[in-house]
Amino acid sequence: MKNIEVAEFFEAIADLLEVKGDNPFKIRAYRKAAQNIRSLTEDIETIAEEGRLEEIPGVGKDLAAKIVEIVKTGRLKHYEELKKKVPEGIIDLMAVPGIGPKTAKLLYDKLKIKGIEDLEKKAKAHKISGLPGLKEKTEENILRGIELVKKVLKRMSLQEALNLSGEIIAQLKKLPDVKRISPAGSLRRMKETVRDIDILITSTNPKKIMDAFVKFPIVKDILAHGETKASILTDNGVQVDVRVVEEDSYGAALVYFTGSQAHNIHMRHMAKKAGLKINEYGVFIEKTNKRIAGKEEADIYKTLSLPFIPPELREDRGEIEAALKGKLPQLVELSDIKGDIHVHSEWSDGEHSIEEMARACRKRGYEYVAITDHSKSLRVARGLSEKDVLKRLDEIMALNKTLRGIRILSGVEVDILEDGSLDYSEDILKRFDIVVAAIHTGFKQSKEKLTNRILKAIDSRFVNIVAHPTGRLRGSRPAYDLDFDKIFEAAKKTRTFLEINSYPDRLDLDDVNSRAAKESGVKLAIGTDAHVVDQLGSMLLGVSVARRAWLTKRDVVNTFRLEELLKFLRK
DNA sequence: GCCGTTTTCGGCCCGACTGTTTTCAGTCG
Repeated sequence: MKNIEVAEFFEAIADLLEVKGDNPFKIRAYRKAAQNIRSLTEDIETIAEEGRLEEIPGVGKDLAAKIVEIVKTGRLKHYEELKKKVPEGIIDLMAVPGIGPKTAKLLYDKLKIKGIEDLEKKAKAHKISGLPGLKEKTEENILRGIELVKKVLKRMSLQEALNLSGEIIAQLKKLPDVKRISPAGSLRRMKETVRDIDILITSTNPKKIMDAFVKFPIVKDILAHGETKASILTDNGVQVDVRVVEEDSYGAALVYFTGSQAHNIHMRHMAKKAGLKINEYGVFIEKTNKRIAGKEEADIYKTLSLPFIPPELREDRGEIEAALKGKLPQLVELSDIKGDIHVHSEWSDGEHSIEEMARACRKRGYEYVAITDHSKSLRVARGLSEKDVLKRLDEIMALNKTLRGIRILSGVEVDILEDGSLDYSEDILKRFDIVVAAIHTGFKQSKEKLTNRILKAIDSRFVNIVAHPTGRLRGSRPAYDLDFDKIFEAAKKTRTFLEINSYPDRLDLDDVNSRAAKESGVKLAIGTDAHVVDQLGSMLLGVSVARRAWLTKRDVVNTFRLEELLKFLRK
């Protein structure tokens, strides 16, 4: 899979062209192509081999040739030549908020600044004020920007973003002039990580709201403070942008502020072709400037003869084309989920009893819950011996007799050992209602070995689900490389499901791979991997991944009623 | 550099905020 590599080449070229002051539309062409390549569900090497590169939106003759060069040689001559023309380190300067290509170039041309350290030194020595168009204020802003780059501006997990935005929205709602309010941006699109928090408000008194907002106790620093728009930094270094519009513009502003940028550009392009103009205030007839929509999001889409497109799909990954053809999927919803299929108890490394977990699931309205404790080899997680796992089975049977309103499925998260064999014998495995298999050791094996381990597990007639298939852990462990084509094929053939693990730092499979799985005919299962009652709530995150992956209810097996699920679990 | 129910050339989304400016460029989303 060289998709990311190709995208990175094009993004790097875009950066270099920007500093050179090249045609902005050319730069955008590179960025757009890079973005589309990133979200491909197919391997770009395959597409290249089959001569279908120009079918990728934003890729024409020129970029197709460049992709072929990258795939074949791992290098790109055009990039290397360009790099020679742009001094090293100058690109790094653009990481500082407030410094764009123009300023970066100016700093290099006049002061030979390359790199952020150098920039800091020169700013502290007041060498920057006095350059054309730059004075003390800019110098201060640059120093402030450098602090930001050093400490913060890291992306937070979706869960963290949901928590923080919830708090801020609750505070904003208390302001007297706030009418409607909604999260927007990548948070509303439920991206797996979020860089900043965007909030949209309607009010007839925007200035008052902005003035109050920048005085909130969580505000550590004000980045911008205008009449209708303000940006602040919280004490944890998270940027929060708030925008206020009038009631009549709520829908248009929500579309604009939710993005993605690529989705918006695509929409505005369509509007233009239809003689319309879209901005955050509404949809206007270009000639007369008459507003024809704005109040509700659905109205904006309607002016382009489109149905409402759910925020999770707004990435310009084909959702507009699908909407035009009436082929948008009916996305799975949290309320469709009938049970959690990956839950731990105190028998292994969980903190609550089976009964406590089951009762909590019942409270969530589930019909069933699979208790999937760890198997014997995973000592760090107090994996269960054969003897203990059978004792646990007795407890589950007893509970199922007394506990009404929910069915406890006896399950296991069985280790896929380093040679691909499973951590319990078939004699044991056959006693479970549901078997979830997962890799917890030997992450550093080759792509081939890891793929074969998973294939071997899929091949077992007792394995129902492969949990967290790529093993990634946000911030500590990257996803290992797998041959997904082979895995999807085997999973489809054997009716084995792949998990969307909802644990906030996992979200594994991710949206792109989940969508590829669906397109290969594989069904998915969403599990929380909860170790305490509270973590059962992360089901929302898993559903969000599923929605971003275009999954419908039928693509997710734990939307099935108990009877149907049990039928489906027989391989 | 891409793209085409007005086009193979001439377009390419659109506006807020800031800091430096007497009317706007740069940056950001």
